[in-house]
Amino acid sequence: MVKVTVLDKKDAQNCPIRDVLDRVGDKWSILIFCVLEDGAKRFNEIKRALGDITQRVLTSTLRKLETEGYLTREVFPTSPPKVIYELTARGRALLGLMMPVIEWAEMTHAEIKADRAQA
Amino acid sequence: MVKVTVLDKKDAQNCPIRDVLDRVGDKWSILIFCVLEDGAKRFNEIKRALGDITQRVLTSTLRKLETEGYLTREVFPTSPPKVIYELTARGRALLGLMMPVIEWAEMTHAEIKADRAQA
DNA sequence: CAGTATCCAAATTGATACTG
DNA sequence: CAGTATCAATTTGGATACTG
Repeated sequence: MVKVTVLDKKDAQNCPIRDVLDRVGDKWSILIFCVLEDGAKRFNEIKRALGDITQRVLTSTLRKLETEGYLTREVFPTSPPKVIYELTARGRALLGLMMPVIEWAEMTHAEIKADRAQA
Repeated sequence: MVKVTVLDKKDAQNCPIRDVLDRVGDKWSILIFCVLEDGAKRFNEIKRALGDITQRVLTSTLRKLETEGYLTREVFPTSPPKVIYELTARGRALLGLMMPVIEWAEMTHAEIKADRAQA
């Protein structure tokens, strides 16, 4: 029984649900978590796995997730450059909690599409 | 180990994660789920609980959630009109799965804010 | 009370070209 | 390879006024 605390515009950062979930509720974050599930990956590996994300958007999403402490970014100053991204304990914790939701989405997907068609 | 299926633009609806989660990943949906957690509520009750949402946005979000089968809308043709919204089994299922995530967000909130400050 | 109707601002995402 | 820099389009959300 979670209390939906404070929801005034000025206080959005004081509502944990808004402050935490809004930042991983964009179009790509959870997908990136899934891609990194089984270990660190390079920038272009992630990009290819996602298929249609642009470089600009991937870069800024990764930076945001790094700032929030969900993943680390390690640069190897070689030529050509190499950068790897890896989930932190916090990132793995959140992904672990999201996993049942993701699995439920996969299960319920067909049913939901059917409902939409009706309306 | 969830497979991040198909991520081409045209096929976004074939990726359950995108197709299901994107639609409850907006600014208000999960919050509305929380408000309706302990039973049906009227339009303005929900509005007051959320504090700063506008009528237009609340209406359209509720309509979307209804179309997706997460809640029902029941109209009482009285004067003044009365409309109540209530979570469906599907809505309760999703909220149940999101609950651990929400609780984790509440727990981790302070820590995350601290990390942000560093960066 | 529970909406619609307009209009508008801001945030998000995308396309494309360029670089150390 | 892993980005930046611009520019443009789209989407989302908000302000305000009006109505059965």
